[in-house]
Amino acid sequence: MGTPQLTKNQSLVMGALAHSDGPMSAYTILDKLRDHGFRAPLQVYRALDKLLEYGLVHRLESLNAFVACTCPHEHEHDHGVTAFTICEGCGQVTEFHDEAIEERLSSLVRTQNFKTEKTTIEIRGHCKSCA
Amino acid sequence: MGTPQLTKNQSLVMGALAHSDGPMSAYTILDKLRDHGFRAPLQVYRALDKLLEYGLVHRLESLNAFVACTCPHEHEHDHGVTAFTICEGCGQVTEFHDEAIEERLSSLVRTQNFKTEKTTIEIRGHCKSCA
DNA sequence: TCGCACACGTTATAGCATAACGCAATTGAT
DNA sequence: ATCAATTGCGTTATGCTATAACGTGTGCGA
Repeated sequence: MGTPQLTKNQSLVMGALAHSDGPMSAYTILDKLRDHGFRAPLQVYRALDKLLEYGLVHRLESLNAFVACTCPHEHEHDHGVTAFTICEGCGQVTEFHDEAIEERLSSLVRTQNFKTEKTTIEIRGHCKSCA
Repeated sequence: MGTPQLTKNQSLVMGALAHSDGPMSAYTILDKLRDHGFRAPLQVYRALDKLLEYGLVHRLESLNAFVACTCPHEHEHDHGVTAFTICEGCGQVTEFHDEAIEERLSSLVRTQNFKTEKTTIEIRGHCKSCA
């Protein structure tokens, strides 16, 4: 259940995200990859779906955009919750993980008898430089 | 700095959300309000902007949808972080607040010298009945 | 070699959100 | 009272985000 070999399209999308400074929308990725033969949104979305499934990419719900995962070693075992700070000034996104939050959330949710499938934590604000 | 009197459009949108079982998209709200004279998305979005500002409504980023706030007394003093469980089965959304998470997040973010403006916590999964 | 799973390509369409214009009503300072 | 600023409103048009539905090709195990 490791990460399979990426297809050509998946590699291209992954590369675009990995070399980007910040998050990119699917359509921005599409534009970057037109020279490589991309012509339609679905080519991007299909690749993104797989990359998300493999844990190589995260979706930022509050931006409708995508970032490469910055925790390259964790792709094997699906680890817990991923959280992000997102700077409204420079667009910088920082990924972080915290066991305490994870446990607290899991405990709160358990009291509802709720079964978690995916947790989104996104903090919008301004980074040190943009304050 | 309390909540001002709502305008007609704001009241209509608020009413639609308050009487709804679950979250609604802006376009769904629009359809519900056509009989009351609504004709264009902007009428809904403008009302929603104000309702969000007043804290009467929350936006669910992972659904592109909106819900009425279920903590009617807290609208005065802008309180901390709001979190949601969202059932993929029945669509039920439950709002909750937790100081521990709030403090933990605030502490983590402080180590980045990041200034928080808005925090999104959304937990997708299945509720007790839909498990 | 048949059937299945999967990636791919294309066209069309659906769903979410805002830009830009102008008008009307309200408020508040001069 | 009047002018300016603000706010809400309505309309048209447009842009951004995401998926449906169709067909093609390829690899691989039964």
